[in-house]
Amino acid sequence: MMSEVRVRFAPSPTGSLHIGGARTALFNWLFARHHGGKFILRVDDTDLERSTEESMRGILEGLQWLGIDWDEGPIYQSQRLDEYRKFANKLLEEGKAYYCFCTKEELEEMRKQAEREGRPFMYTGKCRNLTKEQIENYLKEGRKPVIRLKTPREGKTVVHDIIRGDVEFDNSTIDDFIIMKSDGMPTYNFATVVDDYQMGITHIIRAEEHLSNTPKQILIYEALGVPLPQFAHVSMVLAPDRTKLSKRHGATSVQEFRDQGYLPEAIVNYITLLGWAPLDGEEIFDVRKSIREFSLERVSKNPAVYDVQKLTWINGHYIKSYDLDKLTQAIIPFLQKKGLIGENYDYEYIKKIVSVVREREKTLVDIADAMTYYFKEVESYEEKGVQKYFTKEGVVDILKKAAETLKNLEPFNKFTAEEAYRKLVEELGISSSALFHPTRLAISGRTFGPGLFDIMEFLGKEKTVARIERAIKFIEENIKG
RNA sequence: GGCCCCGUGGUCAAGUGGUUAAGACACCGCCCUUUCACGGCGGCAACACGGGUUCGAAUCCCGUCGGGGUCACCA
Repeated sequence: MMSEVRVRFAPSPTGSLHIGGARTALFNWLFARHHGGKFILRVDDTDLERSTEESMRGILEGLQWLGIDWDEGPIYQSQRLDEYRKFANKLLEEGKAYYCFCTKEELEEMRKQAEREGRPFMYTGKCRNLTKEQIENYLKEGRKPVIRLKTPREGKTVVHDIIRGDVEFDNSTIDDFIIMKSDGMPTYNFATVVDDYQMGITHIIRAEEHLSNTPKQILIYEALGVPLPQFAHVSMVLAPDRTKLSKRHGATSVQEFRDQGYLPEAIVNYITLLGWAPLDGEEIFDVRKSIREFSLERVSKNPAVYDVQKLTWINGHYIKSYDLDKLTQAIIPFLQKKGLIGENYDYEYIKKIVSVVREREKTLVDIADAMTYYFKEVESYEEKGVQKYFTKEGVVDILKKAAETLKNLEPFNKFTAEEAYRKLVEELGISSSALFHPTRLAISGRTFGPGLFDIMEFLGKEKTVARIERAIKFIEENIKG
């Protein structure tokens, strides 16, 4: 019989939520949901120097935006200092940990010494056997000690990892590491263990970079005499240059992707695929399927290099199938940012345009960009198109006829416009391309986009005709001959 | 450098001793179309290398090489 699954995501608020972190959160969440367990959010903010309020807000926002909700928390480590002290004191009393008064300078000296001898630095255990008097004296001097764990010098510590199998570490490579800093704060390893224990965490699912910390944590569990959780170390998400994600890799945070017009469902879909795949090999699937099928055993061991192109492709799928109102609402801020609309706007009009533009775009930014000419006059014509269509013999005459035809069209909509255009092509004895392409360039400034008659209908007769006439003028003035 | 993890096409990724080694993105070609995108069809392209074990290895073992992670009073 297995007790309730309890997992946690424990970011430290020192930066943004990048896609690697988001994936770790997601895998924890999927695991919890799959097993009907609890997903708990904890904030590892014991690093006073680097933790910021802003970073924390960003991370919580990012999770919410992705739809990763938590059942308990957020729990802040900085508010649980008494607990860590309590456990540290217990260890002290039991002789499993000890005060260390070595200064940073002394430590630095040991480090240098180690370097000179060409061996890795390990704390020598200098303060391991201080007498009561010595400790009293140091304390009286006002020296602020750290607390170190007495670790075994021999034997092995093995991590039973669900994803990686058994991983062994020689205890001789683990020194008496610090569990409480001199400022009274716990170190990461210690706080993590105390919290995970008290929160009843059953499975620790986290990034592989923590694997080498795990033996230390196991030693703490053992010293505390509390049961071990299960471990699962997920491989890292790497940047395209195969190194750890950082700012220099361009967009890596969830917020940046949001600002670039990616949908949360698409991001979730994509990062699920980074290290995991459903049984049927499908690429596009919703989170309900992931929950249904998710298992740690199927998480792959090798690091995943993320690929924006595939994310973009997936995003395109979601954009095409998204609820139209939801999509329209999502696009409005992007239109506003581009200055195409203000506080007041014609929602229905925007929605109509979105419904056709979304077919061919892959991000919200692309959609907003593709909507430009519905809100602004055409300011320039795509150079490639000008060369191809505006320099053609007879193009001015064709456009003149087109303008005339359209001007007299009543009623004016995409059906009547198309009918009129088809007829005109026949009358003129030209190919439809000879009429359609220059028209498109004239009314949109571009060589690509939605169906020509959709554009016309959205623009309305006035604008359509005016733009064609303007293009005629442009050709006469700039091309000539 | 020590320790640890990983190694299937450019990328993600099926595959767990016997397969013509899936699929997807990207790329190339063709079709559809007023354009672009979508879609359809086709193509390019991989088991890092070397030894074993085995009738038989992408799959198991060892070594080499390569990549990554970690070695703090950061998390």
